[in-house]
Amino acid sequence: MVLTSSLTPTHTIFEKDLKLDLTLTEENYLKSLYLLANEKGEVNLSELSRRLEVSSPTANSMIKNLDQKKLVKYEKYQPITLTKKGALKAAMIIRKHRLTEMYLVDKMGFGWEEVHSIAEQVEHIKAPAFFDKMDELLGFPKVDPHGSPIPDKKGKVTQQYHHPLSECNKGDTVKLESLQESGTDFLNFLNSRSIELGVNIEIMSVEPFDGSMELSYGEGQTHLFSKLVCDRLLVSHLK
Amino acid sequence: MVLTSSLTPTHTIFEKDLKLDLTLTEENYLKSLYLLANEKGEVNLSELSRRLEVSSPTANSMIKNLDQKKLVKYEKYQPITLTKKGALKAAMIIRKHRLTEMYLVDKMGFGWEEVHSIAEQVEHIKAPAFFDKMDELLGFPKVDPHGSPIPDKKGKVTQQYHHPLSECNKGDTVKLESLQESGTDFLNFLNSRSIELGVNIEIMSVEPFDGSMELSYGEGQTHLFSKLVCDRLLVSHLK
DNA sequence: ATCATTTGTTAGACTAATCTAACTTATTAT
DNA sequence: ATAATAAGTTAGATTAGTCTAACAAATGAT
Repeated sequence: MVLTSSLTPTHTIFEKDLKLDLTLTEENYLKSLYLLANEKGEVNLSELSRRLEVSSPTANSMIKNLDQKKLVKYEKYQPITLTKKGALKAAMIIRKHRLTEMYLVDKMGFGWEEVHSIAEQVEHIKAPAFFDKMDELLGFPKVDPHGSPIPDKKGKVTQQYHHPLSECNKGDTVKLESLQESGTDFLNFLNSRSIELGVNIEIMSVEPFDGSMELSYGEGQTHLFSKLVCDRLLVSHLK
Repeated sequence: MVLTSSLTPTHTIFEKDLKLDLTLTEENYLKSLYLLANEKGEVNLSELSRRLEVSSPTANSMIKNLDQKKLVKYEKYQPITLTKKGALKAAMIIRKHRLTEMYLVDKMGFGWEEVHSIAEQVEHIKAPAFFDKMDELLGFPKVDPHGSPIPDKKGKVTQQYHHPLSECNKGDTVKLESLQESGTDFLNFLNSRSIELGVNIEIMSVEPFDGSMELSYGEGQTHLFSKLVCDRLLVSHLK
């Protein structure tokens, strides 16, 4: 299933909104707000301050600042929401992050577990031509090395709604499309089991007690995976 | 003529010196100090503050800070000098800058006039593996796209002492090795005349009045170049 | 319904990097 | 030698981003 979402379906994107230069810190707040909103729906201050590892007064004052700049909407004790302008800014940062990850893996030979911290820095570079060139050299990819969607230049995201492997049944054959999480430990775990995006997986059995699954993929051996792992593997069904 | 210079001919490089994290601003001060010292020998406060486009009190207080951190040596009213530790830090930043420029030109297809401002941002990224990978993919280049030397991982620079074209004589045939200056305007000027590094140039005549030169290169046409331009073209002699 | 916990706010302080204004020291030119 | 100019310093203010301490509001559990 493929749905398409746009940040500004009926609104014009103004040049100035794209050019407005933000500080590194402001950019990081917008990015976290965007990602948290996608993960959890509503975003409150403590969630944000926890994510960014700053105190709540710090987050509070930054949110007031972003509200003034019309990048977020905030009223005391209410959830924080990005404005269209703020969401666009955030999408562009995430675009740069994910393009960079894809470039590092595809063109420079890095492993998918190595690229996050580099992209975290590269995403703040102000040089549209640099990222446009990556995009072009990569052939305009739609997803990053972890299967997360890359927003286009207008902030539009083509979202793939994939299921967690843990929701599938015995006998199903599925294809690994994306990861719910991309922490280094998880990626190293997947590396150690030779699991990569695109691999076909057959569910040999499901343990009713703890939800762990016996999976067959690649060179035919079967391996047991915990529910915690299967929750984080997003797959499409092969009919 | 090829000379080799080392920052630490008889001293050990300590791990901690390389790891010590500096702010973006501190890095920019060290870089400017390194480059100014190479251009002019002694560096004083006003030169530094002019280069960095900050007021002299600002530069003064930052120099005191860097002195405390043992990255520069400074005493009131005296010229500023980098310590070994400071010079090493600076060399690593310049290494990252020049590797990035080379990568952008050789691997991504940018023109030599486009890469400075991107590299200016990328040089501050903290990810040794990223730059080591560029270095490897480029085949360990010794110079950047403007002919400036790339310091190695120990801060060592292989310097090529080339002559300004303006010091050559009628009848000489020389090879363009490097540029004395890499401003966008100058690079665009060279582009418009199809001059690139490595081109062979024959000096057809020298105008004694203003030092301008008639040069033949490439597809055989001759062009007149001002002394100002010839001062900035660094060449080696083809005997 | 009230008490405990979580969440959010205000006030006030600190650091890094910057500035201007006012002054001092050093250099240069006659 | 001294006056003019350039270079450098000190003092004090400002801004962005952070903190802690203390308090207030909202939420949740019995």
